[in-house]
Amino acid sequence: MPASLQLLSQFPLLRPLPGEVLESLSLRMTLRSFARRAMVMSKDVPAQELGFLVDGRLQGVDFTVDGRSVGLYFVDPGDYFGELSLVDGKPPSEFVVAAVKSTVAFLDAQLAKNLILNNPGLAQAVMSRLANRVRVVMGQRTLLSLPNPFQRLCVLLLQLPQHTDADGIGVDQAPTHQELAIMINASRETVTRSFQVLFLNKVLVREGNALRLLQPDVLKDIAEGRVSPPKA
Amino acid sequence: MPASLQLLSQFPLLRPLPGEVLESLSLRMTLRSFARRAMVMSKDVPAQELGFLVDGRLQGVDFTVDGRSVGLYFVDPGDYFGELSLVDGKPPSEFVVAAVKSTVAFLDAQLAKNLILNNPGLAQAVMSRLANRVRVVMGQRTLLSLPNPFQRLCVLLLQLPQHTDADGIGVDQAPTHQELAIMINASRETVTRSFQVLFLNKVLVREGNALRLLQPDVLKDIAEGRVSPPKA
DNA sequence: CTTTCGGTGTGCGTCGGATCACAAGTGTTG
DNA sequence: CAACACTTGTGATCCGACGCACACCGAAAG
Repeated sequence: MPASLQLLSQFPLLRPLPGEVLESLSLRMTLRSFARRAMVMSKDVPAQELGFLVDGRLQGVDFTVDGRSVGLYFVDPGDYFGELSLVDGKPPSEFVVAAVKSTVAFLDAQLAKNLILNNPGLAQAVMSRLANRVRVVMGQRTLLSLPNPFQRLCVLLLQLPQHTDADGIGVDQAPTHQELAIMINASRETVTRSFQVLFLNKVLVREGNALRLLQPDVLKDIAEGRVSPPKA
Repeated sequence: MPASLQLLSQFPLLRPLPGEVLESLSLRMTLRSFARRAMVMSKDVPAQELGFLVDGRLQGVDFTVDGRSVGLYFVDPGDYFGELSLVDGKPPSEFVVAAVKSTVAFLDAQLAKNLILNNPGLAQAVMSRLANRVRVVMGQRTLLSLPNPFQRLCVLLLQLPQHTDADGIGVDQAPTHQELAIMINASRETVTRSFQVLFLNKVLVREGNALRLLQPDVLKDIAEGRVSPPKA
């Protein structure tokens, strides 16, 4: 089914486009719904479409050799995904699954490609997006090449999405210890024990499902190797 | 000093451009020479230029917290570098140093950006380059999240630049054990010992400065966790 | 309310890899 | 050639992270 015109106008990427172009686009796009946990885009299938998330939440994930999943990034409404394959024609570098029930508008890759390449504004936006992904992944790479699990955890804590407010820095929707463990290439227990040390030193506190960084500077010091991880 | 016209035509990226554009470009570009080990582009300085390597060899490097350098990629003549900063305006994500005495032609970032965005052909090329970098770094990230040093080494060996010929696959200019160790987040000795095991099992052999993969399949099996690393 | 289940906290034994120390190549450079 | 720096190979030691076991807690489900 084609997507409505006003649906498209909610996507920042497409907004700079003139009305008539949007209209022709809306006719060529297809809406599809996905149940929670459903696979939206597979690493194996060279699904050649650019996806726009209308509603819900998606997550880019990959799997380790032993089958555990690694969360890479989230896609929220108004955002798009599948640029990598769009650009180089190769299969996606990761899976995209629906974190909750979601609606996605798909646009044929060839069409999207022409559209982007012939609009400097769009090209700029997509290139920025790609550049940003390089930087994020580089950050993860650097993180993983640190020798000390404790240090890796501190770096990870600093690069999780934060929001600064009244007293300190908060991290909402903190991942579970298990998830953090996978991201920093350590065991779940090591993460738990590292957290204990950080709690003990009043570097951070738990607030239910969220975290509050009381002394972000200490975290930075450990992250950048200026001070060695406290023993207890 | 401005770069000559015929100099520019040796760059695949610029070749699709019409003659008169090339000509105007050549007037705006500046040539600079760098001695071996010299810093061509710093992570700290937001040097806003796109670089084209005319002659020599450059290397993208980063440094760990304890000061050791990590080789990321090479730039060979005809290639360009600095696209990341060009696209998003942020400082480079790594250092670029001259591996040997080199000559580089620089083009002002703003100029380059306009040029690229208004030429679908160029935009496509740059986007492909960015996409490729995402994939390469993702590969390194996956590699580093493997639990076993031996396994990481096998994966790394497989993703080093190879050339297939008569009997098997060869890896020229193999990095030193120390360099490999940094790339897989292990100690130099561990790399040496892992190599011993691989030699013993006739999986690969040394040929001076190069390596020959005798049983790439075994390497793949270990890399993908199908078989556990041989003990001795 | 009880049960179930996913997440967390903690002790403990084990082993793998870091680290140190040193010997033996392999080139480079004067 | 000798002197030097760099790379590779190997043994010995030690510590830290993994893995297992189990207790605890809170939320969701029955």
